[in-house]
Amino acid sequence: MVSDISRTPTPAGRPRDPALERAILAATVEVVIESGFAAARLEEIARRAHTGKAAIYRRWRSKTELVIAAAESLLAEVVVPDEGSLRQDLLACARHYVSPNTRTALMLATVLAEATHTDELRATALESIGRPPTEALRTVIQRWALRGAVRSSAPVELIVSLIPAIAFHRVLLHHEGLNETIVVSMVDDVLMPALNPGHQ
Amino acid sequence: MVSDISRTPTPAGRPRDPALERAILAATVEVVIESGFAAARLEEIARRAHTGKAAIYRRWRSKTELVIAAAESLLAEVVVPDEGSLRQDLLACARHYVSPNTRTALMLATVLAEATHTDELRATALESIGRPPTEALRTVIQRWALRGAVRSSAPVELIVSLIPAIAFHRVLLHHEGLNETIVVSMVDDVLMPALNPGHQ
Amino acid sequence: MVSDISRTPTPAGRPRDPALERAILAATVEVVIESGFAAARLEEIARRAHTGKAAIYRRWRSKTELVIAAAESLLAEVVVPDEGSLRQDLLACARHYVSPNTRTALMLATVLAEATHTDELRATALESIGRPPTEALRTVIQRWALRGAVRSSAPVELIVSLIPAIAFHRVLLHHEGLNETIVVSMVDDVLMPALNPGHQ
Amino acid sequence: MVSDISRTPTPAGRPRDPALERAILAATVEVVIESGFAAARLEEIARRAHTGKAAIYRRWRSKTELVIAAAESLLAEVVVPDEGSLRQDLLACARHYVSPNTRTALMLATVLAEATHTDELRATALESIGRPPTEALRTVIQRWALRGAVRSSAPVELIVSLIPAIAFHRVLLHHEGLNETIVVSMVDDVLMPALNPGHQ
DNA sequence: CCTTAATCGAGACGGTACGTCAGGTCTTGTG
DNA sequence: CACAAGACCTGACGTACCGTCTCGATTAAGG
Repeated sequence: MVSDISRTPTPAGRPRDPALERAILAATVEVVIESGFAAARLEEIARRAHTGKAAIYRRWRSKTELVIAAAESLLAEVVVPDEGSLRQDLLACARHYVSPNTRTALMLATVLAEATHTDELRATALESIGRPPTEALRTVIQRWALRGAVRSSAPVELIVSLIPAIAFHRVLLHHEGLNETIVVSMVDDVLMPALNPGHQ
Repeated sequence: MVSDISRTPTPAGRPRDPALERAILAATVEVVIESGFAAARLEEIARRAHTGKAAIYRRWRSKTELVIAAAESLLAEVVVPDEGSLRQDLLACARHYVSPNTRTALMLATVLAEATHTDELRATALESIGRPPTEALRTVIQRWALRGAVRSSAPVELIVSLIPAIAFHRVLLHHEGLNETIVVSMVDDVLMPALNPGHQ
Repeated sequence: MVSDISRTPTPAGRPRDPALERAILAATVEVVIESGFAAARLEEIARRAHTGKAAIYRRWRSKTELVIAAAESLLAEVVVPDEGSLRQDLLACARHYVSPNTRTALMLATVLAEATHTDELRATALESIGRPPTEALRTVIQRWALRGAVRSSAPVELIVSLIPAIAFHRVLLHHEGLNETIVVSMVDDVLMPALNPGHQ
Repeated sequence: MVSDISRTPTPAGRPRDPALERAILAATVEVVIESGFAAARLEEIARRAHTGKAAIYRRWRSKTELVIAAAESLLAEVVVPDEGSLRQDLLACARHYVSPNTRTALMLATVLAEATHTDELRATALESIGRPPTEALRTVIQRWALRGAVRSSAPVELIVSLIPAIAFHRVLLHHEGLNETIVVSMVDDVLMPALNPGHQ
């Protein structure tokens, strides 16, 4: 008798098209960035993904969940940098918010705003969108604290939230993501002094 | 003959009920905070204000404009503090964002998020909601810079945006406004070191 | 104090447009005759009535009820004839089924077929569409029975149903309503012999 | 060499399951009678036949054609009776419409109603469902006309359509097929007097 | 025995209509 | 004129179903 290693014995019926999933998410990002959450039309998303509404609702339960999933799909893999100095590591983390084309930040801000009033979705959005890059910052700071580069009384949690806060703030109010100038200024003029005032 | 200098000579017909205006704005704040922008229903707002949709549209041209007006109605008068020290003035400005009950911040965040995709409204919202408290901070810092309490190379614009950024960030992600602890920590651990690293 | 005779004290709000009701019913008749029940589209009906679906659903709870109402609107007032002879009265009754333009009969047949499987609607349709003209025939025959022109053993109920049966049969199978030739033949060759075989 | 006269030389691949065809038709009859044409769901039919939609569409091109095929499958073989008297033959023909359980008549009426608005299908349905039993009646009457039992001026076509007309009428309006009492009354009180008024 | 080709059940697919609902406008009667 | 009520049109929502397509598995027939 052969060893049966199949855990999931192939579900019956035609399998879902994985390319379709990607096409829908890509179309969602496009349309939401163009129009915002409320004005984004599912028919338009479906049209651009060359599919129908049914295929969308087979995968996500509502427009809101679809948009959150689309935002998640934009998130780059977060890596904890280790570049030799606290400053270099902070710069690396902050550059995560320098969106390739502002699109990502705008999308994320839209999602966060929409999710604000649906607790369940807000938790999801927070977990998948908000947490990871914050976690990298926190890890970096704690690592350098052990190495003595951070004063012990520094309010790490508050400092960790400064970068994402500035990023979302700029996107919501000015439709601009962070740029290299701001990143450097944030690190050199705000984060470093806050973490270790002595070494300005 | 009495002197009648009024340029707009009392329009004919029944005058508008001024109490109704306030009732509508109050109902709008309630409903938007409960449900968010998209899920807020004009019928529900009208119902709670004991009026009809027509009375609303006689005053504002769209749901979006109504909501922005409701947000503006929440804003406290911004005063530029002058309390004797840079630190005291910064604390006073930051306390503007300690919402009486978080409601204000949540309302403002909702409006900003909604306005994100309507350029005209975004400008209005930015001007009436975002600018004034920022202006107070900017004024305070510039005043103390003249008095030598701020290093000349400090990135004032960036620092000025830190407080509102943190405030909106907390509201969007955690549904919490600033509190006294955070305000103090922001001023003492972030703003003061950034403005004048030598005197922590 | 004035006498208050108003039973229904004018409902609040804008009253429904009675012309719209007629326009919707007329459009429904048109579309159903062209396309049949299943292929009739509410959007198309709304378009031809220069209105929207909401105005339709405000008046009727479903497509089926709308179509039945449209069929009822086609029914001519049924009058019981009294023309001096049994034969003349039968002819007059039968001519009720000579549809002005076949449209009526086709519409009625469509409705009956659709209503067949919804008991509640079938009862309604039967009552409003099927009963009245049958009742006229029954009245006529009973009146002439009292005058001795009908043999006592004639199966009145069966004979009464022959005319509508033939009418619906022709419409369903041949898309034709009754015509004068058939009406005369039915009366002279079928009904009269069945009612009173002696007098050919 | 064996003589192979089969024009269709056994198609390659797995042959169709003949039992499945019957199961699908039976399920179709069930569901259509329960729900009517419009509300009959192909998924439900497939489920009751323990198969899938594909197996249905491999055999019939549309729901309408399937339902017509199901109706045809209900039709009893029509035989032209020859029982020794006009009356006996008419009774035999009429009894074709005494459905075993009303189901057949209801099914046929549903099909005819549905086919009403699809000319091609109406022709098919008319040919396969409506024609045969009518043909038997026509044959019987013509045979007895030659034997002198039918007056020459009798409107044979009209009389021939009376039985099916009554049958469909009763089914559409009352959900009842013909019964023995009605059959006898139709023959004795309507058909016989119409065909030969002298001999009631 | 193994390839071939069509079947089978299951279910995803694109499309389209359903019936609902909300935004913003218009129309009543009343004050 | 303002006001409350509610009908109006428009258009998106999320659901359901038709008819097609695709999957893995099954089932003869032919080499």
